[in-house]
Amino acid sequence: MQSKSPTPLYRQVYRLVRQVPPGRVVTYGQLARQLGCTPRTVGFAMAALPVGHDLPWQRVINSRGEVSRRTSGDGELIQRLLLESEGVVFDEKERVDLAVYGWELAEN
DNA sequence: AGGTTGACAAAGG
DNA sequence: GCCTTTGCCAACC
Repeated sequence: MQSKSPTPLYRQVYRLVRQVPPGRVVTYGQLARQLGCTPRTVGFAMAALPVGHDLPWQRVINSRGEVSRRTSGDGELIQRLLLESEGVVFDEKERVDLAVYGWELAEN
């Protein structure tokens, strides 16, 4: 039990993302709701991802079922390739069907 | 201690 | 169904 060192919020976000199996995706809103904070905070946690992480950040998308666009870099293109590599199919609008690939987070 | 930034979501037109 | 505006909270300087 973390006596007085509260686990940073983004640390909990990473744990939730790690529980997402390949071929499935989750939205920022879902993570935010599980963490009890706003989606903004979740997005911020992803933006603070350190280099050399083994976290499947590509499985985290927005509520529209589309990959988010970062302020810099071509990560959006890489993310789509990674998801397709896991079996996720994108439509002509570059969007994913959350009703099919949407993964439900565990309570814990 | 305060201000700025940031990978969003929901509602309205 | 698409586009625009508002609100949101936490980390970093």
